[in-house]
Amino acid sequence: MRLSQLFAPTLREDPAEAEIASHRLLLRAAFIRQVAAGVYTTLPLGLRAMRKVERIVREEMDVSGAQEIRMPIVLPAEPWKATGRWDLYGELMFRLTDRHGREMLLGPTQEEVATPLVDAGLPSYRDLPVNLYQIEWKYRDEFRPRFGLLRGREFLMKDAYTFDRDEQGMARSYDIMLRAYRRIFDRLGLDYVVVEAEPGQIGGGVNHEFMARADVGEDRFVECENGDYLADQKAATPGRPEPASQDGLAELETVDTPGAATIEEVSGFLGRPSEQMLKTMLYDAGGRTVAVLVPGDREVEEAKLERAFFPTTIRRFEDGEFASRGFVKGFVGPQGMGEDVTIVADPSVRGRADWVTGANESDRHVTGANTPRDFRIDRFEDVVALREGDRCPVDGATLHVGRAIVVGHIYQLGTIYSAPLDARFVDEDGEERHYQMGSYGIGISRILAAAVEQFHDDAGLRLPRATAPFDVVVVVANRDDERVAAEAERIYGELGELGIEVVIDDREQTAGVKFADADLVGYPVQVVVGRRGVETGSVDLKLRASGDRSTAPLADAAGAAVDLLASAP
RNA sequence: CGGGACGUGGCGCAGUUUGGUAGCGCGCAGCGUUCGGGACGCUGAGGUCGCGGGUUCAAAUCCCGCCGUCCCGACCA
Repeated sequence: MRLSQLFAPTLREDPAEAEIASHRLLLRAAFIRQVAAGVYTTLPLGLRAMRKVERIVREEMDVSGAQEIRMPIVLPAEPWKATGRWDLYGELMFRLTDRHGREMLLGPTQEEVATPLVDAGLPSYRDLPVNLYQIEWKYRDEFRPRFGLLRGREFLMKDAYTFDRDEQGMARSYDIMLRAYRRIFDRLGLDYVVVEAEPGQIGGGVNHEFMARADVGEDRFVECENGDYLADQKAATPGRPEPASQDGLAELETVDTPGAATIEEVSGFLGRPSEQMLKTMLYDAGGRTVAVLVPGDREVEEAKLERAFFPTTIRRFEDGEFASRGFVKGFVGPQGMGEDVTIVADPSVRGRADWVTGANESDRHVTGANTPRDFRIDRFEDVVALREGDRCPVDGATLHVGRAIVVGHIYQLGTIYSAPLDARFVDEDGEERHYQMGSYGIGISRILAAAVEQFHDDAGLRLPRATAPFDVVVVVANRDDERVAAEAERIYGELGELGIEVVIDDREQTAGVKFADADLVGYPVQVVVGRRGVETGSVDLKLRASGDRSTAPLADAAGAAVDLLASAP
């Protein structure tokens, strides 16, 4: 490819709309251009990089027994209504109406397409398992698209769906995909972690997220300093304290705390640390009141609470609901709560006695509150939000919270789609059963952004070979010198014949512009052919990843470039 | 959706407070000089100042409405 021909309008200055590195550099290096919020055109360089990611994903899927198909983007509403996701997705779903007034949508993922497909095609257990995948654009009308390719409303995803006759089969298929994913992210050269995660809107049970470490990541994960525990922050369980001694418990006493409605205010007023307070949070679970108890210095992780009450939806009390349901906001305590309230406590509540908590009347709190003497607990559930410095549940060491970009998410779905869609096969015993399904996503376009977040510097992109759009650039440093141009063309031709993905910068630009662009786009290897070198019989080489420069004989420039490329990450 | 900021040639910005002939840098075109880290000179093209309405002798500037984009919060690959 000749840069004089390539549509690659690089930008000298940072675009005003881009803040983070991947967004900024993908725009500047002419990989993408914005069309609307969260919607981008992919330019030749960007498309080549994305194809590189696709290729790795495709290869690993294929060797894992997955078969590539292609499903439509414009979809009928009916299956989505059957699974409940027509409503569940809400405004996140792009909806449209066809000329006949039929409701349709742009696919945000395709369980509702793949499941009927297999149902109609594979009636017997003898045909299972089956694993189908596609690489196709997905549409989600995000509340707030941002960060360029990291959260677009249109994004390229590899999605796979497995169908098994039983749970063991599902787990086997899942494991095969899990290992394929590890190989994919290894080959991409990403610094990533695999964590157990919350299932989110897809639903289901066992699931893992693949997270690329990045400071700009919107997701957080927890890892033990000793490396023996990893989890999504929303799913992570901190180590638990020993149960508190039940000897010498204090008496329950009511104290005046005028105007002190928050943990902080009460703590200050009474001179007691916030961890001695028992925080009582009120929620509505399908009409029933749920009181959630956590130590005063902890926050409730509502994702955990939702999981504990799934499929009932959980909602925090609105201000007006306290009074109408007989509670005093700011002074709620679990003492004397009736059977109409479900009292859930985090296990950490076991670790302490003599709590300070609300007295259920305005401007008063109680001290010395203990269970079961003064209040009951109906259920213990892990509901606290994990935070930096918590104890590891495995070895008690310190946990750290890291930020990351979710680039892959896999789920064991069971029958949560096959049942409502009534997708069945005939099992060995002649009975019809619902498929045990799995679903497996990888954000292809997001991977490109995540890779840029991990591989860039002040000068531009520094993608590894696995994802760089080309391997080598041959820079013609003196454009008006015929010998230089001829030698550069020769080297360019030789590299091409060696199967190297090579570009020649034959543009009518000064050397400085070409060097800057070469660094910006981030070709792993730069070969610079200039007048001085041609006269002395040498070329200059630069390894983009390290910045290391070297020289090689002019006659063997191509071979030297190949050798250098082999050392490139 | 709530909170904040912005919208002026292709890109980055000034001008708006205090209304009065639309400017700078980069890029682009032509000519010349340059030619290994974003060259220089001369000449030139290019703008309904986001859109609509209003106030005014006069609006990029003041007022109202709308649209778009970005940043901070609840969802996800």
